[in-house]
Amino acid sequence: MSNITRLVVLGAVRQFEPVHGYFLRRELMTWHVDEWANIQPGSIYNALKSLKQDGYIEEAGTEAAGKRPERTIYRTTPQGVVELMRMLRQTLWTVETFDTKPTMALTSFMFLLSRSEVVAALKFRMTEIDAKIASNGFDIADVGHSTTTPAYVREIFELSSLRLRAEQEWVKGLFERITAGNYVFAGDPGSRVEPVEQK
Amino acid sequence: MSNITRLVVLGAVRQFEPVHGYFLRRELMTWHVDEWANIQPGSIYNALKSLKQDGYIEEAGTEAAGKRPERTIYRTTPQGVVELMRMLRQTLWTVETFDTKPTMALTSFMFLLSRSEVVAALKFRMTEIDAKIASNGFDIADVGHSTTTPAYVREIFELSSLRLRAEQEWVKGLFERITAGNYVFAGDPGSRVEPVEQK
DNA sequence: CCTCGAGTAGTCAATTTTGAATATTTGAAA
DNA sequence: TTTCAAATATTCAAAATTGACTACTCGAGG
Repeated sequence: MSNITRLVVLGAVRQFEPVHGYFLRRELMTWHVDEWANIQPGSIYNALKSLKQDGYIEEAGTEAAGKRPERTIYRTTPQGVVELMRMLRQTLWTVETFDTKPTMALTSFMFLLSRSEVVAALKFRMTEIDAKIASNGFDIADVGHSTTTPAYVREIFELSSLRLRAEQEWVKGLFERITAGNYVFAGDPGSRVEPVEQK
Repeated sequence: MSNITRLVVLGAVRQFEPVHGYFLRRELMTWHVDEWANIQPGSIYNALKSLKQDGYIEEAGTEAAGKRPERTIYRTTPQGVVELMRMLRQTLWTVETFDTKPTMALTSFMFLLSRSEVVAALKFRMTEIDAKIASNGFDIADVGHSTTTPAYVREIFELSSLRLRAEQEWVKGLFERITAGNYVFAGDPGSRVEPVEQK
């Protein structure tokens, strides 16, 4: 499955554990993951099966409320928590030009990391995005000079630039809000989440 | 397969026909469709098979240049052209908040439509995007007042707004360039493409 | 008290996607 | 001349996704 599906489902299990599939399904649907991450209900159950097979989550028995169908309860394993952090970091420290899913997933789960790491990564992202905007500018200039490249390719670069500028503005705003003390991160007083040690 | 894969492959067959799979593969890879549309080489061959099954494209024999492997040549059918125009219009007249693929595909194939239709649709898109930005603004205000919604959900709306603003700016620029006479559309003098009649 | 739509908690077959493998040929360098 | 990496043109098995389907139960309204 796509890494985003894994990340979102594993992150959601972590956030709500012990938790059953149908709860995740409803919760994630209220997050509109079908719109921003292209995750349909069926994919959630599949992700659970696959994460379990990989040993990142495990069954913690089943239960039945009243005479409802049985529900399988899942929780993360220690390896699952490590893997989640790895995926989260990998997303945090990578800037995608076209795909919006990683940034959305990041926003949903960044509080699982420490404030200082998120702040550091956002600084890094600002530099990265600047570089991509600059490289895009040269691409636009090149297309202007080229006699073979179809002219409308310029529009794709143009759109990319504007979109990157938007993300840049957003990262700056988020950076300011976070350094101003907004939101609760792992290890902050009041957080339900302990920061995961780095080796 | 995703509609975007179908749209891009059918559009590419239309643009280059008669054409073989490997040509499309190389051409589309130079368009970086793997990055902006998530289309890997394997998906192109699958799309060709499926489009053929649906009667939107047909085989026009095979050929072998030198002692190279045989290549299957494809071309669109009349139904294929109609279907392509339908998909293209549907994309042109729909604004997606999160998914960037449709707009990218649009940019690649909009010249298959007439200048007047594209201009009309871009006007429509500006209105639509304004509405989405406005609705987003109310969502942000709501999140601020809600006691149950996690605070960081605000960031997702914030990012959406900025991204929509970027797309708005791009649409405006494109609108101006097109009304100023840039680019060649179906039916324009110099176009290789006839406009498709509407019933 | 009966019915009927909505909710519950998934499963499953069909479709799509992925990415590695295949079996060649070509061209360039050593 | 041999050799070897890159290109050619696909195929295919494994994995992922989709969305329709199942087999219930619950609660509200008539």
